[in-house]
Amino acid sequence: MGTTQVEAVPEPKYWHLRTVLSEALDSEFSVGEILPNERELAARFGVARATLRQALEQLELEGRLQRRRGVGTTVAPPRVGVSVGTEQHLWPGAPGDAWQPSDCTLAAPPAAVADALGTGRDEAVHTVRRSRRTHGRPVAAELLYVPASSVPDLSAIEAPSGPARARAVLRELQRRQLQRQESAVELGSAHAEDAKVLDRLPGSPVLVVTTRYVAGDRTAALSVATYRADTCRLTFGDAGGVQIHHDPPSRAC
Amino acid sequence: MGTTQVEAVPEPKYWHLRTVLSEALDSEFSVGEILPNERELAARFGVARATLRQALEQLELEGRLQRRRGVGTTVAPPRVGVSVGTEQHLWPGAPGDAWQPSDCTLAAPPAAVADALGTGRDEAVHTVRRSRRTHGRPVAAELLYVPASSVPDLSAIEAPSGPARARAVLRELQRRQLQRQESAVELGSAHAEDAKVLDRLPGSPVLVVTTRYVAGDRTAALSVATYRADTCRLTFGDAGGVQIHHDPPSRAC
DNA sequence: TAGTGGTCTAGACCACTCC
DNA sequence: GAGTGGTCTAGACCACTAG
Repeated sequence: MGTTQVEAVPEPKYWHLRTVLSEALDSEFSVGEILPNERELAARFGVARATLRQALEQLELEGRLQRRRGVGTTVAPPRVGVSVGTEQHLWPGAPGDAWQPSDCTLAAPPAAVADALGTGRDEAVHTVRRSRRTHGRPVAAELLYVPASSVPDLSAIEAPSGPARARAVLRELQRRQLQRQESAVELGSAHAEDAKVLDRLPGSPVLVVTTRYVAGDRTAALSVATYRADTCRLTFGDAGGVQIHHDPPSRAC
Repeated sequence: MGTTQVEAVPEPKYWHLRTVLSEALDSEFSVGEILPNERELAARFGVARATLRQALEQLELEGRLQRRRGVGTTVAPPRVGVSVGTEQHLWPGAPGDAWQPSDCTLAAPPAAVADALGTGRDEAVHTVRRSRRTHGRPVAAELLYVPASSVPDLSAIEAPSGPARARAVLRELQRRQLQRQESAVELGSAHAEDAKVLDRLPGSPVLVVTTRYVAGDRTAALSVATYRADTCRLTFGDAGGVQIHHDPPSRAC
């Protein structure tokens, strides 16, 4: 027939919409600007609100938009690079690290953590809570598990819990020789507690960084840190500068 | 009044459902097993299919489930750890690296890449496509940008494009001294091409790893690799062993 | 109190896989 | 062709923010 190739695999509407909106964001909006509300946008593009929302979700996932209930949808600033692994390995809590200890308890950790630490499943470990902010915004929440054997000289008299205790545990950690550290990054979703600290809704995507600190050939500490996936770019080996990743040219539709 | 605390902040249904399903996966299903279909599950839990799907989406994001159109929903195996950054820095294509070159072209890169490379926006660079598989499954697709100046001795006569050309570019790269490399990890969504290679739908979540290879104080190559976020755990400093991250105990509801 | 995004419903049809 | 997950609709109501 005379018709030219007709879009063999039709793009879903929400995907097309994502592309259109993405281009509009590049050319017609500036950071911080408020978009029209969802009902308005849906009407303007002639789609159901649910479909529009699917497109917005994608863009939020990619860090292009920020949505806040009761407020509106705004254009997000570029992701901030947060340094996660540096060349020289340091204990958590070393001078100059970016974390703020907020609490410390002594309790049996989740089974998976106990296994990774090589402690018994009912053995109590110090659990330090810390959080991290950048440009005044919360970017990460951490649980740091430190077996009692890693901080043998920790005074039992000092504050039994709370921030002071957390600092004491971190202080004691510095006295040991750090052999090496290993990290892993994976995608997760924020649980209620993390979500609260990160100022997001539960279920929002986070990058989970698990770090094993090795000393004396044993796992001396284990950190599980969750970073907001929408606003963060995790840098290893200090790559603060690299700033790629806006879509390469996509086919028209 | 006499009523006990009534769930001050009611959990969304889909979130509750996620928790229930997650626990069921732990206790009643084994890897690879097929779940009942969505209509069935929705009916069983007394919710609309869309709500159930929201819960499944979460679990898929967390790497617990795998859904395939026309087939069904299966219990996913644990994420595979893929080594991304090692202690000793090596050029891409060094002996033993996990990537399979598939193509190479010479063209002007996206503007953002040109800027990061410090080349002119219209200057052509070698663009090597590579892919990476683990246990027979595709896990990542990469675009590697190599400015002509980084491979000065590259013979113009050899295959002008295709896998042979890609290997030639990588081979030439090895001759230079690698100073250091810097990586960044962020969340993205798969474009059509990547989605195809990764055997996923467009828009599915990916971990984008941007690596800058520095030689002679200049960016000698730039790699943009997209990993399937559902099946991969990226390891730095070789942390193959760490395997945490199943939800900590969550509050009942 | 008005306006926003977040949740949820009950349907419909489509694209894909496998028999 | 039967059965699966993927897309889409047109509504409703809720939770939150801010004037």
